[in-house]
Amino acid sequence: MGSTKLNIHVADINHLAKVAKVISHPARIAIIKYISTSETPCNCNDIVKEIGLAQPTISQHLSEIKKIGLFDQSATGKSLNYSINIDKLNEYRRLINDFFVKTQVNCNK
Amino acid sequence: MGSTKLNIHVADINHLAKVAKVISHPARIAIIKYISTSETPCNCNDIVKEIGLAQPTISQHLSEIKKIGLFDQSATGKSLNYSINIDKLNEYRRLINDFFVKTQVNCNK
DNA sequence: ATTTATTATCGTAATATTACAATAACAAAC
DNA sequence: GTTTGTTATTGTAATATTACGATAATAAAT
Repeated sequence: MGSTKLNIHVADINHLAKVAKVISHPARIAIIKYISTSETPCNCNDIVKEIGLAQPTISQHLSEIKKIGLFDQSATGKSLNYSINIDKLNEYRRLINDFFVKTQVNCNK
Repeated sequence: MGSTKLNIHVADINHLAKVAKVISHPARIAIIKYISTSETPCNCNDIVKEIGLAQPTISQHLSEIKKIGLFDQSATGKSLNYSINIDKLNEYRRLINDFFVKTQVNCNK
Protein backbone atom coordinates (compact mmCIF):
# COMPACT_ATOMS: atom_id res chain seq x y z
CA MET A 1 0.00 0.00 0.00
CA GLY A 2 1.09 3.58 -0.47
CA SER A 3 2.84 3.37 -3.81
CA THR A 4 1.28 4.23 -7.14
CA LYS A 5 -0.21 1.22 -8.94
CA LEU A 6 1.36 1.37 -12.37
CA ASN A 7 0.30 -2.08 -13.52
CA ILE A 8 -3.37 -1.19 -13.82
CA HIS A 9 -2.72 1.44 -16.51
CA VAL A 10 -1.60 1.29 -20.12
CA ALA A 11 1.99 2.30 -20.87
CA ASP A 12 0.95 5.51 -22.64
CA ILE A 13 -0.71 6.82 -19.52
CA ASN A 14 2.21 5.94 -17.27
CA HIS A 15 4.58 7.65 -19.66
CA LEU A 16 2.56 10.84 -19.79
CA ALA A 17 2.35 10.87 -15.99
CA LYS A 18 6.10 10.45 -15.74
CA VAL A 19 6.77 13.39 -18.04
CA ALA A 20 4.23 15.59 -16.29
CA LYS A 21 5.80 14.73 -12.95
CA VAL A 22 9.06 16.36 -14.01
CA ILE A 23 7.32 19.69 -14.54
CA SER A 24 5.14 19.30 -11.46
CA HIS A 25 7.73 20.88 -9.17
CA PRO A 26 8.41 24.64 -9.27
CA ALA A 27 12.16 24.26 -8.78
CA ARG A 28 12.39 22.04 -11.85
CA ILE A 29 10.35 24.48 -13.93
CA ALA A 30 12.61 27.31 -12.75
CA ILE A 31 15.70 25.29 -13.63
CA ILE A 32 14.45 24.53 -17.14
CA LYS A 33 13.47 28.17 -17.62
CA TYR A 34 16.82 29.43 -16.39
CA ILE A 35 18.83 27.10 -18.58
CA SER A 36 16.79 28.05 -21.63
CA THR A 37 17.14 31.80 -21.05
CA SER A 38 20.79 31.82 -20.07
CA GLU A 39 22.92 33.61 -22.68
CA THR A 40 26.08 31.83 -21.62
CA PRO A 41 26.46 28.09 -20.94
CA CYS A 42 25.35 27.46 -17.37
CA ASN A 43 26.50 24.95 -14.84
CA CYS A 44 25.11 23.57 -11.60
CA ASN A 45 26.52 26.36 -9.42
CA ASP A 46 24.92 29.01 -11.60
CA ILE A 47 21.58 27.32 -11.07
CA VAL A 48 22.17 27.05 -7.32
CA LYS A 49 22.77 30.82 -7.17
CA GLU A 50 19.77 31.57 -9.36
CA ILE A 51 17.18 29.38 -7.67
CA GLY A 52 18.14 29.62 -4.01
CA LEU A 53 18.14 25.96 -3.02
CA ALA A 54 21.11 24.02 -1.71
CA GLN A 55 23.48 22.41 -4.19
CA PRO A 56 22.49 18.81 -3.39
CA THR A 57 18.84 19.75 -3.86
CA ILE A 58 19.51 21.28 -7.27
CA SER A 59 21.62 18.27 -8.22
CA GLN A 60 18.72 16.01 -7.25
CA HIS A 61 16.27 18.01 -9.38
CA LEU A 62 18.69 18.07 -12.30
CA SER A 63 18.88 14.30 -12.07
CA GLU A 64 15.08 14.01 -12.27
CA ILE A 65 15.04 16.18 -15.38
CA LYS A 66 17.91 14.18 -16.89
CA LYS A 67 16.00 10.95 -16.38
CA ILE A 68 13.55 11.89 -19.13
CA GLY A 69 16.39 13.08 -21.38
CA LEU A 70 15.44 16.76 -21.39
CA PHE A 71 19.05 17.89 -21.03
CA ASP A 72 22.23 17.75 -23.02
CA GLN A 73 25.45 17.87 -21.01
CA SER A 74 28.84 19.05 -22.12
CA ALA A 75 31.89 19.24 -19.90
CA THR A 76 34.09 22.30 -20.15
CA GLY A 77 36.94 22.40 -17.65
CA LYS A 78 35.70 21.60 -14.19
CA SER A 79 32.08 22.30 -14.81
CA LEU A 80 29.21 20.65 -16.66
CA ASN A 81 27.19 22.79 -19.01
CA TYR A 82 23.53 21.99 -19.23
CA SER A 83 21.35 22.81 -22.18
CA ILE A 84 17.88 21.81 -23.33
CA ASN A 85 17.49 18.93 -25.77
CA ILE A 86 15.11 20.62 -28.20
CA ASP A 87 13.95 17.36 -29.76
CA LYS A 88 12.89 15.97 -26.41
CA LEU A 89 11.30 19.27 -25.43
CA ASN A 90 9.25 19.15 -28.61
CA GLU A 91 8.37 15.51 -28.10
CA TYR A 92 7.06 16.19 -24.62
CA ARG A 93 5.26 19.37 -25.64
CA ARG A 94 3.38 17.34 -28.24
CA LEU A 95 2.78 14.42 -25.88
CA ILE A 96 1.08 16.64 -23.32
CA ASN A 97 -0.66 18.84 -25.84
CA ASP A 98 -2.07 15.80 -27.63
CA PHE A 99 -3.53 14.55 -24.37
CA PHE A 100 -5.38 17.81 -23.90
CA VAL A 101 -6.48 18.02 -27.51
CA LYS A 102 -7.70 14.42 -27.57
CA THR A 103 -9.55 14.94 -24.33
CA GLN A 104 -11.26 17.98 -25.78
CA VAL A 105 -12.14 16.18 -29.01
CA ASN A 106 -13.60 13.29 -27.00
CA CYS A 107 -15.77 15.71 -25.07
CA ASN A 108 -17.23 17.13 -28.27
CA LYS A 109 -18.74 13.93 -29.61
CA MET B 1 12.65 20.66 5.84
CA GLY B 2 10.97 18.26 3.46
CA SER B 3 8.24 20.40 1.99
CA THR B 4 8.47 22.24 -1.31
CA LYS B 5 9.69 25.84 -0.97
CA LEU B 6 7.04 27.83 -2.82
CA ASN B 7 8.12 31.27 -1.59
CA ILE B 8 11.31 31.30 -3.64
CA HIS B 9 9.45 31.11 -6.95
CA VAL B 10 7.20 33.50 -8.86
CA ALA B 11 3.46 32.77 -8.83
CA ASP B 12 3.40 31.76 -12.50
CA ILE B 13 5.82 28.95 -11.89
CA ASN B 14 3.98 27.68 -8.82
CA HIS B 15 0.72 27.73 -10.75
CA LEU B 16 2.13 25.76 -13.66
CA ALA B 17 3.60 23.21 -11.25
CA LYS B 18 0.23 22.83 -9.53
CA VAL B 19 -1.57 22.15 -12.80
CA ALA B 20 1.10 19.71 -13.98
CA LYS B 21 0.87 17.89 -10.68
CA VAL B 22 -2.74 16.97 -11.36
CA ILE B 23 -1.76 15.14 -14.54
CA SER B 24 1.36 13.65 -12.97
CA HIS B 25 -0.49 10.60 -11.67
CA PRO B 26 -1.67 7.84 -14.03
CA ALA B 27 -4.95 7.28 -12.19
CA ARG B 28 -5.90 10.93 -12.66
CA ILE B 29 -5.02 10.83 -16.34
CA ALA B 30 -7.10 7.66 -16.71
CA ILE B 31 -10.01 9.31 -14.90
CA ILE B 32 -9.92 12.39 -17.12
CA LYS B 33 -9.66 10.21 -20.20
CA TYR B 34 -12.55 7.99 -19.13
CA ILE B 35 -14.83 10.89 -18.32
CA SER B 36 -14.10 12.54 -21.65
CA THR B 37 -14.75 9.38 -23.67
CA SER B 38 -17.82 8.19 -21.82
CA GLU B 39 -20.91 8.38 -24.02
CA THR B 40 -23.27 8.51 -21.07
CA PRO B 41 -22.88 10.72 -17.99
CA CYS B 42 -20.57 8.92 -15.59
CA ASN B 43 -20.45 8.87 -11.84
CA CYS B 44 -17.89 7.87 -9.25
CA ASN B 45 -18.85 4.19 -9.22
CA ASP B 46 -18.45 3.97 -12.97
CA ILE B 47 -14.92 5.29 -12.59
CA VAL B 48 -14.18 2.88 -9.74
CA LYS B 49 -15.19 -0.04 -11.97
CA GLU B 50 -13.23 1.31 -14.94
CA ILE B 51 -9.94 2.12 -13.22
CA GLY B 52 -9.65 -0.67 -10.65
CA LEU B 53 -8.82 1.34 -7.54
CA ALA B 54 -10.89 1.46 -4.36
CA GLN B 55 -13.71 3.97 -4.14
CA PRO B 56 -12.04 6.21 -1.54
CA THR B 57 -8.92 6.33 -3.68
CA ILE B 58 -10.89 7.42 -6.73
CA SER B 59 -12.76 9.95 -4.63
CA GLN B 60 -9.44 11.35 -3.45
CA HIS B 61 -8.12 11.67 -7.01
CA LEU B 62 -11.38 13.26 -8.16
CA SER B 63 -10.97 15.81 -5.41
CA GLU B 64 -7.46 16.69 -6.63
CA ILE B 65 -8.76 17.21 -10.15
CA LYS B 66 -11.66 19.28 -8.84
CA LYS B 67 -9.28 21.57 -6.96
CA ILE B 68 -8.04 23.05 -10.22
CA GLY B 69 -11.58 23.31 -11.57
CA LEU B 70 -11.22 20.78 -14.36
CA PHE B 71 -14.63 19.21 -13.67
CA ASP B 72 -18.24 20.21 -13.82
CA GLN B 73 -20.57 18.32 -11.50
CA SER B 74 -24.27 17.76 -11.88
CA ALA B 75 -26.40 15.72 -9.51
CA THR B 76 -28.96 13.35 -10.98
CA GLY B 77 -30.75 11.20 -8.46
CA LYS B 78 -28.32 9.63 -6.04
CA SER B 79 -25.26 10.04 -8.16
CA LEU B 80 -23.00 12.87 -9.24
CA ASN B 81 -22.20 13.17 -12.90
CA TYR B 82 -18.75 14.39 -13.74
CA SER B 83 -17.82 16.10 -16.97
CA ILE B 84 -14.84 18.06 -18.23
CA ASN B 85 -14.90 21.84 -18.03
CA ILE B 86 -13.72 22.59 -21.55
CA ASP B 87 -12.72 26.17 -20.79
CA LYS B 88 -10.41 25.07 -18.00
CA LEU B 89 -9.07 22.21 -20.11
CA ASN B 90 -8.20 24.73 -22.80
CA GLU B 91 -6.71 27.15 -20.32
CA TYR B 92 -4.41 24.47 -18.93
CA ARG B 93 -3.51 23.12 -22.34
CA ARG B 94 -2.35 26.59 -23.31
CA LEU B 95 -0.60 27.21 -20.00
CA ILE B 96 1.53 24.11 -20.37
CA ASN B 97 2.01 24.45 -24.12
CA ASP B 98 3.14 28.07 -23.72
CA PHE B 99 5.75 26.97 -21.21
CA PHE B 100 7.19 24.53 -23.73
CA VAL B 101 6.99 26.97 -26.62
CA LYS B 102 8.59 29.80 -24.63
CA THR B 103 11.33 27.47 -23.47
CA GLN B 104 12.03 26.48 -27.05
CA VAL B 105 12.02 30.09 -28.27
CA ASN B 106 14.43 31.03 -25.49
CA CYS B 107 16.77 28.25 -26.57
CA ASN B 108 16.87 29.59 -30.14
CA LYS B 109 18.27 33.02 -29.39
C1' DA C 1 50.93 15.94 -5.14
C1' DT C 2 48.26 19.57 -3.14
C1' DT C 3 44.95 22.90 -3.66
C1' DT C 4 40.74 24.56 -5.73
C1' DA C 5 36.38 24.31 -7.99
C1' DT C 6 32.54 21.73 -9.33
C1' DT C 7 29.09 18.14 -9.11
C1' DA C 8 27.30 13.71 -7.32
C1' DT C 9 26.16 10.77 -3.63
C1' DC C 10 24.98 9.33 1.08
C1' DG C 11 22.33 9.71 5.02
C1' DT C 12 18.47 11.47 7.07
C1' DA C 13 14.60 14.44 8.82
C1' DA C 14 10.33 16.53 7.56
C1' DT C 15 6.57 16.36 4.75
C1' DA C 16 3.50 14.72 1.10
C1' DT C 17 1.27 11.21 -1.52
C1' DT C 18 -1.07 6.99 -2.39
C1' DA C 19 -4.05 3.45 -1.20
C1' DC C 20 -7.75 1.28 1.34
C1' DA C 21 -10.93 -0.28 5.28
C1' DA C 22 -14.35 1.61 7.99
C1' DT C 23 -17.78 4.71 8.37
C1' DA C 24 -20.36 8.92 7.84
C1' DA C 25 -23.33 11.74 4.97
C1' DC C 26 -26.70 12.32 1.68
C1' DA C 27 -30.59 11.53 -1.26
C1' DA C 28 -33.93 8.84 -3.54
C1' DA C 29 -37.19 4.74 -3.13
C1' DC C 30 -39.96 1.92 -0.68
C1' DG D 1 -38.60 6.12 8.80
C1' DT D 2 -36.03 2.30 6.96
C1' DT D 3 -33.64 0.53 3.26
C1' DT D 4 -30.68 1.20 -0.74
C1' DG D 5 -27.30 3.33 -3.59
C1' DT D 6 -23.82 6.71 -4.02
C1' DT D 7 -20.02 9.68 -2.65
C1' DA D 8 -17.18 11.97 0.95
C1' DT D 9 -14.53 11.71 5.04
C1' DT D 10 -11.66 9.76 8.64
C1' DG D 11 -7.87 7.22 10.05
C1' DT D 12 -3.83 5.04 8.97
C1' DA D 13 0.00 2.25 6.87
C1' DA D 14 3.27 2.16 3.18
C1' DT D 15 5.86 4.67 0.17
C1' DA D 16 7.73 8.74 -2.18
C1' DT D 17 9.40 13.36 -2.29
C1' DT D 18 11.88 17.33 -0.85
C1' DA D 19 15.52 19.49 1.32
C1' DC D 20 20.11 19.88 3.22
C1' DG D 21 24.63 18.83 5.80
C1' DA D 22 28.47 16.06 5.19
C1' DT D 23 31.36 14.00 2.20
C1' DA D 24 33.04 11.63 -1.89
C1' DA D 25 34.41 12.00 -6.64
C1' DT D 26 36.28 14.33 -10.43
C1' DA D 27 39.16 17.36 -12.91
C1' DA D 28 41.80 21.36 -13.74
C1' DA D 29 45.48 24.57 -11.75
C1' DT D 30 49.32 25.48 -9.06
